[in-house]
Amino acid sequence: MSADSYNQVKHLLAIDCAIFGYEEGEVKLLLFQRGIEPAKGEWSLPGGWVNGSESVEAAAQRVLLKITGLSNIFLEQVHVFSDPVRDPGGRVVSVLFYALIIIQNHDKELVRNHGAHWFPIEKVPPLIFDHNNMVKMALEKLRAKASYELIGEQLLPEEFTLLQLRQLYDAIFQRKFDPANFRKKVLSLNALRRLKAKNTTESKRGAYYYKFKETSAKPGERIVKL
Amino acid sequence: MSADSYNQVKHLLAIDCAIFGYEEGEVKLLLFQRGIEPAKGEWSLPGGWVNGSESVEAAAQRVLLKITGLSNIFLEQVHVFSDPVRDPGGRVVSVLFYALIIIQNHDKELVRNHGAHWFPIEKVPPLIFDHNNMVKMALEKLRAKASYELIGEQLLPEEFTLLQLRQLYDAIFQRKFDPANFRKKVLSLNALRRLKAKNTTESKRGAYYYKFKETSAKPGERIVKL
DNA sequence: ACAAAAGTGTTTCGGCTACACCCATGC
DNA sequence: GCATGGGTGTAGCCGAAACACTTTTGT
Repeated sequence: MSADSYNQVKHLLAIDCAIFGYEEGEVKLLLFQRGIEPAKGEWSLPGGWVNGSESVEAAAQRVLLKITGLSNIFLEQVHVFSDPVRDPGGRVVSVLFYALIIIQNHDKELVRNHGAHWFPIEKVPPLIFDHNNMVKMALEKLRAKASYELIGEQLLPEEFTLLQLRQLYDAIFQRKFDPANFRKKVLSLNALRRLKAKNTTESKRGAYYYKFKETSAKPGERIVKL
Repeated sequence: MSADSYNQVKHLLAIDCAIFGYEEGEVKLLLFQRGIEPAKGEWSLPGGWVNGSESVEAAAQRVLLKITGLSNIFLEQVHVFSDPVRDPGGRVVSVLFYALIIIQNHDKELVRNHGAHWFPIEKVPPLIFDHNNMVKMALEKLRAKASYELIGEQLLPEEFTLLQLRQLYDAIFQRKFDPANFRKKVLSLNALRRLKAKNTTESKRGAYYYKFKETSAKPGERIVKL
């Protein structure tokens, strides 16, 4: 920052959220039917304006709470979109976030009332403006994160089996991981605690439940080569 | 984006640039003495306001041109800083970029006239506001990039020896790379073209000059484990 | 009995690391 | 002749990948 003064052109500032959830073996994205002109009624990422006295992160959390009923959601910045003509309705600079939610925990009623819908990431419809590009970048970011550290704490129920975790990774990367190798790799990270209980609904023999250790800080640990 | 209309609170929007150069075996950062209140005269990252009809990237390029005399500089977004009280002078949202320049090419006179100075990255002084944190994040981004692909095209002279490239990496990661292994790894990437000419100023025997191939698109190729 | 997932073990392969070693040349 | 960087070769280690194999239990 450096200029003559603080008396400068001001900008409309928005945030958009790529909200990912995991359900039925698929990574899903929450999309909205846009409520305002232009492009009213078309599919878009949920978003909102940034208020005068909140950070972009706070704005994103506010929007997330309004839509999903959940607070304290995991989110990370992805990119700023600022092409002067990206929005036909006017000059709007938008900060894109991706968010991870445990789909089972969210308020489905609320989502429905907002006219929103969960789409599997392989079946994202055409979106307004540059939102398809946003989804692409958000997915890349998600994959990059998942390849550097074990994710799932923000996507799976608190207790889960290694099968479920592996299928999550299968869904994120759209490939099949070797069950034996995935197990060994994941356990070697020492990030999970095995529970006493077993899940017998998904296999005859039964698989132990695991949960994430309440980990203060784990170093970057590579899971997958991209 | 979704709300009642486009009649919303507007924001001061700025960009800040962490400009990296490489000289005398050191990665250096270009810092400014801030020209406006508050904190006038203190060290800061160069930056500027975003105009009404330009993208944040265009604003960054404009600032870079003004300061270094160079256009078409390599830059990438790092992060958005939007804490409402990050700038005591008012509510300013800032998009941080890092930029790489070939320090030998830039207009030293211009830099001097702006009261700017190159600091080795290990000797960055206390900066205004959240700028020290910005430098930290920009450096992390630079290292992440350098570990995924071979950089140097934007930091070294057009023709360079493998010694110079290795010393650049030494400087970026603040460690010593094994000369033999570095050479083999770099050459295996197939991104450099060996020239006829040799450099005999830095070694007795003389080392071949290399230059980057005019590569359309190289896939992400890991150089260094972080 | 068989299918299907759980869980363990083994072999192979490739890349990274750490060196040893020769080359060329200015001092 | 010796120090310095240039450049090549190689042995060892480690992790990823591929896959064989045993266990358990519902059907």
